[in-house]
Amino acid sequence: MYAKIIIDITHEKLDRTFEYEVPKDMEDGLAIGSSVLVPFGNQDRLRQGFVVGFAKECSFDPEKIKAIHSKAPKSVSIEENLVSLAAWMKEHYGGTMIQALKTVWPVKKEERPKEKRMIHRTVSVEEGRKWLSFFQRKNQKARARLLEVLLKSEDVDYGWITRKLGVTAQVVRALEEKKILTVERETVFRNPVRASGAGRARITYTEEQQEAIRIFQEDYERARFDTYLLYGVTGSGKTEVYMEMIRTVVSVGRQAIVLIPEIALTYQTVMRFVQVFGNRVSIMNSRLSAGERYDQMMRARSGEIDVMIGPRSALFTPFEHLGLIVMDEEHEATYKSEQVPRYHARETAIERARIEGASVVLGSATPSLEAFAGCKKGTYRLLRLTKRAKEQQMAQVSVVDMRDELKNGNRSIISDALRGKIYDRLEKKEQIMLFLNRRGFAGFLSCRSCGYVVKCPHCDVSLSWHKGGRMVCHYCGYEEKVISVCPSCGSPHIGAFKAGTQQVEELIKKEFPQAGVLRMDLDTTREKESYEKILSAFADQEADILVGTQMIVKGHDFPNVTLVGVLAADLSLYMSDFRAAERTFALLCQAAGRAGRGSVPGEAVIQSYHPEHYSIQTAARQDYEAFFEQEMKFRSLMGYPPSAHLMAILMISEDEALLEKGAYYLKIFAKAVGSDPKLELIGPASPAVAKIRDLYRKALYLKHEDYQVLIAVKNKIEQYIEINEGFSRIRIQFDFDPVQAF
DNA sequence: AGCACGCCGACT
DNA sequence: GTCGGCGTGCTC
Repeated sequence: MYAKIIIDITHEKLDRTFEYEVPKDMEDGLAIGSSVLVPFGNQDRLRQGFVVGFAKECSFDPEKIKAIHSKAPKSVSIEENLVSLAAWMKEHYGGTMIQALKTVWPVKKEERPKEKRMIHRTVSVEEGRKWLSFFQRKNQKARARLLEVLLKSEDVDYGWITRKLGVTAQVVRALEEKKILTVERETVFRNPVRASGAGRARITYTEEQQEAIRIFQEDYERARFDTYLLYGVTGSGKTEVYMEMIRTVVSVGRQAIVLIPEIALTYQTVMRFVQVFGNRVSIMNSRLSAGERYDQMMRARSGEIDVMIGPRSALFTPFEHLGLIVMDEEHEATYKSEQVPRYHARETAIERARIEGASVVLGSATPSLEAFAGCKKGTYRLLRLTKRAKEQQMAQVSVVDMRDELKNGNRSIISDALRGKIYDRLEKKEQIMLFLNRRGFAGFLSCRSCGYVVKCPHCDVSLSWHKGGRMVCHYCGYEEKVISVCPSCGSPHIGAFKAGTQQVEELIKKEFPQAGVLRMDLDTTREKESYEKILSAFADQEADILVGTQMIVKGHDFPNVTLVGVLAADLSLYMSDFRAAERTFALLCQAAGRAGRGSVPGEAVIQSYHPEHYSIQTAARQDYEAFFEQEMKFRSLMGYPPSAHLMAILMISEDEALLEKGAYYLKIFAKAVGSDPKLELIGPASPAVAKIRDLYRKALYLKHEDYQVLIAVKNKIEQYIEINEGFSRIRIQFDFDPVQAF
């Protein structure tokens, strides 16, 4: 018996399996995913590796085949299904197999189990009393104190004794030696969720919720495991629908994973699940310790929990009978990994579900183009929630043309209309959120008079302003000189657009001295838990106005907020990224969705220099489908995802000249292997950040409607750079259908 | 990655 | 003469 093993060294040249003989006595103990120690190299140095396959015969010179040394101590083997998923990820997103394996199995080693120690009284009450008076006589206060407690109850928590009773370990040991007590150790799983008992408040579902649940349940009963898009407006009660679906799955002995953007993983969110599923819920996030994380994996594997809630990485929870993956806010950019393999949790969830025979539910108020296009194509099933659950009205949205403000002599960042409404709400003691869209701050050039934005003539994304008076396209590398006069209207008011939350805060404080103002952005939330603190202060109405970046528009209901102001809607619209319009639309809808979550109807004001842009117009009407139609036209015209697929090749090197040469040759090579006339090559271009920590970066883009064609090119390039010595000092990463522009 | 092999310059 | 520089190749 031979095993195919991946050695734990991340290097392209070692990114293949090596064959080892399985010793007879190990045959039963090994499985796909097992972690083993194998002799490797001339020195037979022991290296860790993962078993990814078995074979009766070997395909390598039998003389040279070595035997597996042992199972790796303190290691945990990967579920076989996750090994298959890793192989799929390697193929679809590039990188080495070991990188993919480590992604699906982030547990590094076995962690020391946590022990719960209990002190157990072994003597009778009478005998205990004798000892007690003995200790009191001898003035041994600590011993007496401990024994007194033990006489009241036979078992006492060790931690409580040492912490609360002020009894040291020595005292406990002394009594243990006198055979008055024993210390009992029990290993327990660390549990990050402080669960209170399960119980279900009677929920009445809206007709739409019932319908969505019914469709899911009927399919599930017929063992039809599909991918669904739950497209529900803000406040339409998606979470209740998820829970009902999860209940369906759990009731037949299967488990569910709930993916949420990390920022939304709050105490409140978890509690909603705990109220329904009690202590069979756990969470996963980056703030957990290694031990806590390890224990959650083990609890999932041992069947102790049914529901795992967490960000992207929770997708790899090793459930034995995974039945459902829920992906809330599926449009969020955080679902795309920025590390190799640069996987998208949506596609990967669908693949894992396919392997395990499970269903996937994607949920969003502003679905990604990918998800909605999938519904149109018929690959996903669309479930709609068009009404708010508590019958609140959607916010009234108005758009203010900031070019008119300039004409009327208002050079402030706040329009007259918004100012008036702020005064009104302050008077009524209602709360206000001011949202400054700061994404894509890199700086595009726009005209304050007519709204004209300088764009790349080839890529239809805005050009980024670079120091040194040049404007550059981050996709194709096109450059032109900075202009000082607007080519559209001749106005000299053209310049790089910038504004910060801090300036806005100061301005607001000056204009509305009577108002309490809170600011929330990267600067004010750097501290631990400051995020929660600011939000709860605002929820407790300690301030009238909350100024912040996109982080204030995600989640969290503030019933008293009746006005939301979007100060500069355009900021994200013209970042050099083909997803800019989509992101703007989603942000504006979310911002508008923050207003009027209580009994009073809400209002939103969107300030823009480009109010006629379809993403602003459709967001103001909260008309997703109109937006989708428009945006899809743009995507298919330009060959951007989801209409076609885009493969970015990121090249990184410390040697700029070498990088340039490498990029040039790689483009020629890509052109040659992808002789397909439909394959489009763009670049090489310098990314927005062309140099990070002394490493230069260049990017090449390939477009094709067939993902498989791009994968084939990727595989050829991987082979090419492995053979070609010139690329030994250039790191190459692939990014399929990128979410964040480089 | 990490180590051995191997082929050229400056040293005890 | 030898010691050691790191370019090249291999690892089941």
